[in-house]
Amino acid sequence: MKESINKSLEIKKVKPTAMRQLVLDILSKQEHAIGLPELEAQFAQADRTTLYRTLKTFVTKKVIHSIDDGTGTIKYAICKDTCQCNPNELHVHFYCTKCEKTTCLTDIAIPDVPLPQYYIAENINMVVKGLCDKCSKKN
Amino acid sequence: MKESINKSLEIKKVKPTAMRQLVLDILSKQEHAIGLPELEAQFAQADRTTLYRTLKTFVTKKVIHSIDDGTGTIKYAICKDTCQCNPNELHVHFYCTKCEKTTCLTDIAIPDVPLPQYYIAENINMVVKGLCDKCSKKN
DNA sequence: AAATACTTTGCAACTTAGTTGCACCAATAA
DNA sequence: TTATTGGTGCAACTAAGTTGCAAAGTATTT
Ligand SMILES: [Mn+2]
Ligand SMILES: [Mn+2]
Ligand SMILES: [Zn+2]
Ligand SMILES: [Zn+2]
Repeated sequence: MKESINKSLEIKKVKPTAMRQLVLDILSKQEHAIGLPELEAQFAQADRTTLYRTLKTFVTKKVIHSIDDGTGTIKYAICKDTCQCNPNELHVHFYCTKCEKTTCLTDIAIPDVPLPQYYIAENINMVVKGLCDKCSKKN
Repeated sequence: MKESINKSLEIKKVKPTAMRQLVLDILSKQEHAIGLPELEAQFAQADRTTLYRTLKTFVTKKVIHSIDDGTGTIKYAICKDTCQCNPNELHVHFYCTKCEKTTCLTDIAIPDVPLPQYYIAENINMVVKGLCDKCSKKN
């Protein structure tokens, strides 16, 4: 709803323009992560650039996080209000090769990996590919 | 050297054409994973399509593995002769945001993640972004 | 050896996602 | 009100990847 969307934007210090409210509203209703092309498709008429820049702003301000699922199109999904996208609070993502949906496994934290000496981690992307629960049952 | 390259191709059952030998030779000399555009640049004159299809064949036949490092260009690196690219034998990759190189951390296995019920893992991509050993020291 | 089938290669054309420059508009501060 | 700042929309572009198709090369059969 409108209220919680404005609250999210306020928390993350993003000016709540009409466009941004709309985009965030759509994103918040998604069951799966979506990409710019899919987002664009949800509008009867909207400019790709504006949506592109809205997503970019959202990512910078940590309203949403981006997911590189290996399909060639970056996906996006909402962050929790408390999320700061630090390496230690990141979760695993899942890409289903059958239904081609990308899911946030919000409950599964990315495990800590030991890096070789002098390597410094700033961010981690972990995507498991395979069959999602719905698709694995349909066999 | 030529010998080991032909051996690799033989092991993975790929017909050793001149083009494939050349590509594999270049790939085997790389310190970091490279993408199609970079591979193309290493040839004075070569057709992108052929290189593209060579890489595709190599990935299918597990001569090389692909790495989605989040830059928008898929990177490729050689697999061990014994590699079957099963989820349990995959390693972590590292992308340095400073030198922009993608490295195989071959010694660091991707940790096993517990998936929610009915999810089936076929493949995993884990990329850590940050500063590599060389770049972190140069500060 | 010649004919046939199959595979690989090269060219051109195309798709798609992402990105940039620039002008215009809206909100806000001076 | 005017100046400044930030957001939006359009058009044009880049870069990576991908496809169809024909030519060239390789292997197999007759
Ligand atoms: Mn997520
Ligand atoms: Mn690797
Ligand atoms: Zn699925
Ligand atoms: Zn580096």
